[in-house]
Amino acid sequence: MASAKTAQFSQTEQDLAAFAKVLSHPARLAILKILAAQNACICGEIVEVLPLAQSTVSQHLKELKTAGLIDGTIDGPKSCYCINWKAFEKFNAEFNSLFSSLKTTNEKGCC
Amino acid sequence: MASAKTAQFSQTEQDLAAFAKVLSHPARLAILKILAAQNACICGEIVEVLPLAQSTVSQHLKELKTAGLIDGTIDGPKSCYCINWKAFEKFNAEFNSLFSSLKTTNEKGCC
DNA sequence: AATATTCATCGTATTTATACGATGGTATGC
DNA sequence: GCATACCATCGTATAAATACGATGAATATT
Repeated sequence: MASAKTAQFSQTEQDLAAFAKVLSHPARLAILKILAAQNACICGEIVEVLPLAQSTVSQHLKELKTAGLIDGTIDGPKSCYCINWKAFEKFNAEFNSLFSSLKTTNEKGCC
Repeated sequence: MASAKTAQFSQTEQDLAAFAKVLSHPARLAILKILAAQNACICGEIVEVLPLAQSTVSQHLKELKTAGLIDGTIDGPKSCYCINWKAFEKFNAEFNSLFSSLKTTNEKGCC
């Protein structure tokens, strides 16, 4: 049955969990770093750097794109990817909100 | 073969990905909220609130504990869990570091 | 001592994630 | 037109995550 119970949690929790899942693989973190550092963000360049097959990298790119974290534009036979900074800022803010809300709700501690 | 290639990435990327994975399930986010809000953090109380079986909740608690995000102390027949705020702050800082480093490495953008 | 309560662990079923090769589609170059 | 380069998608195999019931260990209660 796996994670069929996911739907029974709040929308905020689901959204944050989904975003965390995108960041939960080192390859996707590496891709984000590459995209942030370079201005030319061709898929082929990422494939050369990462220890993964082209199809696997393409799959990770798709997940990042589905999550809205990156944009992809077709540039002739090549594909150019770049970080969607607007979405990125939104997620960054949501994470900070999570952390700060956890901290503020805690008063005395227990253990 | 799944994620056997994980070991070929940097330690930092692996650590951050592992932490993100802990946060990538709504049940674990909900547990963290409960632990932050309450001072009494008995496993049974969490089970009552969440739409999950006791064994499943215990499993999520174990993962949070393995990640170092929470501490658990045996209190008679009951178990008391609470957030490890020191580890929590560390992870919070690492996330902020990730976000800010991505932002600073980006200069012109491309797309 | 016997029973009940609380929870961790084990075993297992199911879903999801990861990874690759193969294929096909699109545009470029000859 | 034909070959080449680039990349997305498909199909598939394997690993990991999720969830639950059952069991057992430890303490508390009667």
